[in-house]
Amino acid sequence: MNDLGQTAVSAGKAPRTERGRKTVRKLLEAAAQEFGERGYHEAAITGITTRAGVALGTFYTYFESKEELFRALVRDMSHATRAHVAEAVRGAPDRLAAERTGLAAFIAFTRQHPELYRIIEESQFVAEDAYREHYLSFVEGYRDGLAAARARGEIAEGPDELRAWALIGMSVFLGMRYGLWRHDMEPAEVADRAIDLVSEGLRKR
Amino acid sequence: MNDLGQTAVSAGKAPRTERGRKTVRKLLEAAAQEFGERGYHEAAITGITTRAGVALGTFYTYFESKEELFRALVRDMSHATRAHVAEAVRGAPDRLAAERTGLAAFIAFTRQHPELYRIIEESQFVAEDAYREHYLSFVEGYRDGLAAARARGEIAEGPDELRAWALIGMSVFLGMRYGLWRHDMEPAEVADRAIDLVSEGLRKR
DNA sequence: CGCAAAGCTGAAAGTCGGTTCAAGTTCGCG
DNA sequence: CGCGAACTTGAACCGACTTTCAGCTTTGCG
Repeated sequence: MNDLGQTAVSAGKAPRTERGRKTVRKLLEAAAQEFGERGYHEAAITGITTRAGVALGTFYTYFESKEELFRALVRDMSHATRAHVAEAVRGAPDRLAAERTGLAAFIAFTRQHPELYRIIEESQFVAEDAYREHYLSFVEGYRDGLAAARARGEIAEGPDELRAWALIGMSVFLGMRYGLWRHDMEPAEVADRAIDLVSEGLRKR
Repeated sequence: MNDLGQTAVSAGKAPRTERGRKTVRKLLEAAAQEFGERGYHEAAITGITTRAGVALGTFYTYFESKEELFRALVRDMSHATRAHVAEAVRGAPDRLAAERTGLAAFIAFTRQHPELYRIIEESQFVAEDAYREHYLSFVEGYRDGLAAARARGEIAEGPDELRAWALIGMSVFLGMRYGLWRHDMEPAEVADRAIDLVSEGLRKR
């Protein structure tokens, strides 16, 4: 959450001074809060500028519009989420271990950053292309990971991309239920049980 | 989609004549279209009344507000979705067969009624309680079905509710990808492959 | 029929919040 | 310093959309 801002500012509106960069950072953080708490439509530019401690007009020095800012935020948060999971997975001994730590990290992340989860999901109805972009990127990486593991003989044969969608859907809903709605089970335990389902299967043996 | 309207009309505003009931039905169908195509915030009451072929004021004869109507629609559609899947699953020989036909039915349903999918998902950001209600009901039924199958020895031991969330999440995302976004695989085939993952597991044997 | 209740109409009120802009302030370089 | 560029300010504009309401039409029952 410290790297907001690379992709964020509209072309031709980037700040030139340190003061400007600081203001942009304040605006982005305020916007993440405002959008996360109130949702896109309830969120008001004045709410953002008030939180940031700047005047209304300052917003338009750096952003074209409310929607453009929102899109920038979605991009940043998509990146942050994927980076966080990738970091957690790094160094896992095998694919099933990676699934487990990745899922635990994802659930813990939504717990710590609920506003992030909300902004990404709401983008489905505000900036659908950004939403698709997010999941297409996620699936791409996931699919490649599965394909590699399959090639190494770590997991059973099967359709990589469809599996990726299935596993991501599972993760998102477990994140919502156990990360956002109720904290009645630890992320690691949720991940253990879910990955047990996915690795061993429902069929009785 | 023919049973819109039971829960839909606000207390004290129910129509008393046949003419009134017909108008309510027209409004509900128009609203499902308008909300489905444009989303809650873009949707306009005038859009709904125009589609329904009635005057603006007529809307307020039967509904308190835009949001009340939306909630009613979510309730109806939640019910319709669950009823459709339950119907498809009825008579399945065992749990894994039920999983398969249920998932195929769900994906086919989102394909045929994309507006329904959208309205339910958008309710997360417009009427969160209705959204939770929807998935809590879904999980409840699912969990009980899994518990019964487990008791009958049809599937392996495991946590019913968490499994229900995982499987529903999977279904929703597969519905989005293969029912809404691209129709490059038949619902039955998607279901076959996904249920194969879930029943056999990722682990190599 | 006749007449009360139910239903319908659409102009207008009221509100709200995104966006603009002209004027003022601060910054940083020569 | 001094001056132009960068930055900040907030009142005002603006369009859009929900909701209201007083008057008119239709319905259905005795």
